[in-house]
Amino acid sequence: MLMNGPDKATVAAWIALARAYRVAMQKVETRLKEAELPPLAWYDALWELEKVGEGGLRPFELEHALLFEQYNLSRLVERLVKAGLVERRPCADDRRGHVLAITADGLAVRARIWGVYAPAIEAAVGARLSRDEAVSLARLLARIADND
Amino acid sequence: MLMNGPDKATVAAWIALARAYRVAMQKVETRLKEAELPPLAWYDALWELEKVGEGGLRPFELEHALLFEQYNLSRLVERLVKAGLVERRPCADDRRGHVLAITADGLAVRARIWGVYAPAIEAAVGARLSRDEAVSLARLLARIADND
DNA sequence: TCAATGTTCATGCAATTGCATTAATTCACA
DNA sequence: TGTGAATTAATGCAATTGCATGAACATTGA
Repeated sequence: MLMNGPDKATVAAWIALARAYRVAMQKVETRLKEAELPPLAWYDALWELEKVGEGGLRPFELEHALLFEQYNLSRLVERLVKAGLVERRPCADDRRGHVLAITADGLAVRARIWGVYAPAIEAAVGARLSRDEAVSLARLLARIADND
Repeated sequence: MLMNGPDKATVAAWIALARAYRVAMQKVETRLKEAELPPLAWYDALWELEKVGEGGLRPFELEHALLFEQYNLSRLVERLVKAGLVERRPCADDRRGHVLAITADGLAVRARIWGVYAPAIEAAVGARLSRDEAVSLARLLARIADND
């Protein structure tokens, strides 16, 4: 099967994607570190669990939501549980797994992180694009992230 | 100093950026691994050195070009040198540092990686966007990566 | 000149990630 | 039903990354 190479615009978009991600992510992570807050992965997991509420999520559901490798998710959860931000409940339907739910401490930490995260996003992205541009960027990026 | 939070479009763009990066990067890295090729960072370093030619680059220049942390670059170079893809030359002007140059083996490996990398970029990005969309995406992303 | 400061690069150690494998179930279906 | 395949989650070990620091040299300016 013959694979054609990408044209210049495609390569430029690829490179720009990698650079923009690194630059923006680094700015945001730096701010979190300055505030002595946990890394973004913690936020993402806590937020997913907060959104889903009392019912909680199975580890594999969180894994898919966050696009994490299985072993990374397993260890992230381990840390969150040890920190008291997430609790593991036995799972009635499937005794292999468990259900993860955010704790009161987890809710508090999630909110505290957002206090730093939100202005960091505004500085890294919001301040650089008009509202229409942000919408348009999100739409184009979604095409790349969509599974066909 | 009061920091206003981002609007919905900005947050959506931020989330889309992270997801698109992960999805696309994971596809590409997976292809490289399947072909038993080194990780992308090796390619990036080799390509920078190939572009600059015989003159080579100082480690700190490569660091800035690749947006790498200093210690990560130091260790990447260590691996590339050990693999015989890059050579360290003493630096006349500044005896603290050295000059890095790509070797013949390095050129060959860079080209071999491109053989897999190029179609992977096409699949992850090119096939999902029109030419105009790719141009437009690159332009928007550049605004995020620009240092002001 | 030479002391203080800055730059360039490496490295020890801890934390995280990647890879391969394992254990414990559940599921599909002969 | 019972057996082989698939799913869910954890973990040992190696590789990589992050952080703090150090060593070597360069630069500045009194």
